[in-house]
Amino acid sequence: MVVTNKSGSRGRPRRFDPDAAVATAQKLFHARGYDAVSVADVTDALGINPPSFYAAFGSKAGLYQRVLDHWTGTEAIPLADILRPDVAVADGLAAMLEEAARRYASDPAAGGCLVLEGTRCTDDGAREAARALNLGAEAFIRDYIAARHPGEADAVTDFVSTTMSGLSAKARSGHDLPRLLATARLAGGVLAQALPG
Amino acid sequence: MVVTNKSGSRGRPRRFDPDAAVATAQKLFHARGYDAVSVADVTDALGINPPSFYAAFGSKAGLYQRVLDHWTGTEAIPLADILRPDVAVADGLAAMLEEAARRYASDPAAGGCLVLEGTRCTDDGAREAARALNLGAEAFIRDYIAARHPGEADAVTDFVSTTMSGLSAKARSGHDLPRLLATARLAGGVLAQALPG
DNA sequence: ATTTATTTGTAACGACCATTACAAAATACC
DNA sequence: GGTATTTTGTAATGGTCGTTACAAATAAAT
Repeated sequence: MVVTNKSGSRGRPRRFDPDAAVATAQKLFHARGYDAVSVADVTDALGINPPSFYAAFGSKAGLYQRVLDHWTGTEAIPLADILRPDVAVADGLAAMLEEAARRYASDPAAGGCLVLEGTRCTDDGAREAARALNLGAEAFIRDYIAARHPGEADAVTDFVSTTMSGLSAKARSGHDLPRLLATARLAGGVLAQALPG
Repeated sequence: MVVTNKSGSRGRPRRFDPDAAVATAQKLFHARGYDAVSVADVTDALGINPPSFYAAFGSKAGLYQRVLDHWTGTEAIPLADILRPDVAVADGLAAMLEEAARRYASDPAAGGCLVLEGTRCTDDGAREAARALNLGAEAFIRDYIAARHPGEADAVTDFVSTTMSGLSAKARSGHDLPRLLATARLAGGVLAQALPG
């Protein structure tokens, strides 16, 4: 039994695993960006034909939405684990920046953050989906800062999110782990200065 | 005499001014990015037809090259004026970051840096042209730092260029002047610390 | 006035895009 | 076995992309 039907469904069985397809698509989107990946690229990589693709995912943006969902559960930076109440806010944010540097440089074939790069694509639906995810992460960061430094929360959130956007851009343009890490640590120095205590 | 011929040339006179066309194209590219601007968009904006466009500029990438050339002479950040030998390196770099924030937010319709955003397009030729321009600017910054802080030149150049990439991305995603300026000033704060003296 | 050179407008080119019509194939249910 | 249901492969859809062939139009040079 190599291929299994979706339980309780009649008809011809599908010859590919949608979850594996999402993982494959995630690699493509991460490596080349949403705009530069065509539906033909995806169907070729999966060894399927367009009708199978559209039956499973509805549209290219629909697949991207599922990629984003899968990504939050697997490769997203675990903010809740890093921004802990038992470490100084500046230390937590610095750790987050360093973790971002590590992840953005981890796959030389990819480069940068899937979500941050997705916020720059030309498709309205895909862009807003990535944007929403990013806004949620920024809100989490802002709340974390505001709990102990309410007066600095907005400005410091802007600073760290700007730095992460820059790190993602530089990762995509070829900066390797040591360079990204050094940049993240310099940025981290701002935080100890802006958030005393 | 409304339209003048290029001096010394025979034939039908062209009905548009190439320099004005470059300025119009610059606005389009800056506002929407290279990929999102089609040749049809440009010819429509100029009121000309494709053959006139290709006779004047050769290709879409050729027009972009001329836009970049025009940009360096007009709207590019005047690094040589800001990174002066008579101010502390940290102060010069901080002023550069603030100037970047101002320029990236100056045109709400546009957003971000024409060159930095150009380094992210999907056309190979256009991307490499923007990249080359950006690499030149980074080399200038690196030389400026290295003259007085050779040991920190590479890392600090990476930091400021990463910050500028982040500022450009955030400008494009809606951050206004006060937010960008506050971020630039936070980033500038680390320079005095990293470059003592 | 004829020739030569250049730009014009019209109308296409082939390539690629995301997406789908349609009928044959393959399974589960009765 | 017959039927309902779902996915398959083939082949297209209309649209947009950057780019160009071609001939009429318009100017300068002879």
